[in-house]
Amino acid sequence: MSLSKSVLAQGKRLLMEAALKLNASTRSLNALSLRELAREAGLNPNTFYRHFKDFDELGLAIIEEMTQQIRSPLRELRRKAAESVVPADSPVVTWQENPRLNLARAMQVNRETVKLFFDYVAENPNAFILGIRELHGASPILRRALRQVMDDFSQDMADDVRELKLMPELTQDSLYDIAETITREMFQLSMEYIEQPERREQICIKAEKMITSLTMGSAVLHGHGAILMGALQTE
Amino acid sequence: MSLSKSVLAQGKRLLMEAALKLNASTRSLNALSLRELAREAGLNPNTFYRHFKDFDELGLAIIEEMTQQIRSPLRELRRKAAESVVPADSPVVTWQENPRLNLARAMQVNRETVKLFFDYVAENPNAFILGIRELHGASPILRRALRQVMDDFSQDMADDVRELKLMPELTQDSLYDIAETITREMFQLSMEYIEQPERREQICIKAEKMITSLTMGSAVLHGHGAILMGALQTE
DNA sequence: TTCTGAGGTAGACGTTTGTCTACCCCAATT
DNA sequence: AATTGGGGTAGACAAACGTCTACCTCAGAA
Repeated sequence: MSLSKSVLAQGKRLLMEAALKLNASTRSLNALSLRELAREAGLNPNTFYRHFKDFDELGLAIIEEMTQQIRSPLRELRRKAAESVVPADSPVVTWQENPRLNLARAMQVNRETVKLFFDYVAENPNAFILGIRELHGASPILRRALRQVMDDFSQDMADDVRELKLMPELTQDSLYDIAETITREMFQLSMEYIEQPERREQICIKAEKMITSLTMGSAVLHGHGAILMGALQTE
Repeated sequence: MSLSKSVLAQGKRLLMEAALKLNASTRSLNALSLRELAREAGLNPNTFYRHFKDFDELGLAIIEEMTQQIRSPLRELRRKAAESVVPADSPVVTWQENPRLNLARAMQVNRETVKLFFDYVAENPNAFILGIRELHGASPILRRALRQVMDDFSQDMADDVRELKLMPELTQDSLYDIAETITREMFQLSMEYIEQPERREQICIKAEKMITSLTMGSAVLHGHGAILMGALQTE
């Protein structure tokens, strides 16, 4: 919810927080009036100009902060989840050798990452509301910025999956495509997660299933069906 | 692009078209001013009140019209695509009996439906921009309405898949979950389709792959992996 | 010590806004 | 032939708006 207590000028942070709050509760960013924002922040309207040229600049500042806060924690989590099943110092076991172990590991990372992501969403709802809202909003600048953020997330995910060997080998492009779809879906679902607290567990499960189906389907399409079947039928 | 030339009062239609246009090109619905809208429509500001209580009502009217226009054509298309591979009067062949034929038919329907959907998007960009924008917008009323629209689409899709036997048997819930994900993704992708004309073919292909992976993965998870493997390895 | 510039405020301006009341037109009922 | 009411306009109003210039404060560089 609150932005990092960094070296930002106080007024600047107040404005960013006010924007997050108003965006979540009433109007989208580009529908905010400068005076309304200043009122919410408890500042003089003119103070806005001291820090931002226009609302796009404000939006960019918020997006940048939020991105820095969530990006690396997510990566770390994937690593931790992967290690919790197979410690990093244990010998590498390929998918061919032990599909069942690898599948279990992948699904564990899947489950834990989804959980953490949604936890983060629940803790920072306003940030996600803003992100998702402006991803499809009226400002081309913010749209572009948010698409870049999602592309980065996707790239991170693809890199981690490759590095941690969470899937049988795919082409780089296919892997990235899947990561892109998952990222899009997770952001989309985060809106439902925020809005429907009573369905949260269900949404979590749906997300996991979606990811599992998508990745398994892609594996089958790329000729790794036999490995998967092996992993599944022994259960 | 243009709304149906129905029995709507002229002014009402002008206002709806103006809203579509402004929403797509400059500001989101809730950021529109009444006077700005009237100006664009070439009408007196007060005319708005003759037809709508507020902007939500306007939005609902647009959404309703658009939904009626696209919903049944999409269903018809699925049927046509299914028939083009296996005519309706030919004997039913189960997935068990001929997985390869059924898979080919499913992928054909997939390909053609995706294509038609994106064609429709390209012809009515403003409607989709409004829909996607307001699905995540500031108005809870419009958000709810659009989620309902998407749920209906998903239900249609699930019904058609079942009726046309486009997938091996799944539970009703699983089928619906997949349809939901696909619907969400297709709407999401339609924005990219509109904004990046040079990547349209690529987006089409990605969408097809996404759908294929998702459905296949789900089939595998539900114990139909063997059937799929059979269909794939003979190719 | 003086100076400077970043951060914040005050007041005023011309515009634009939402909404009100009143009036108009004309096709369809009665 | 008279009446009604849906669709549209005109003008006016206070309120809210973006933005300008001017002024204040105070920490840190000179």
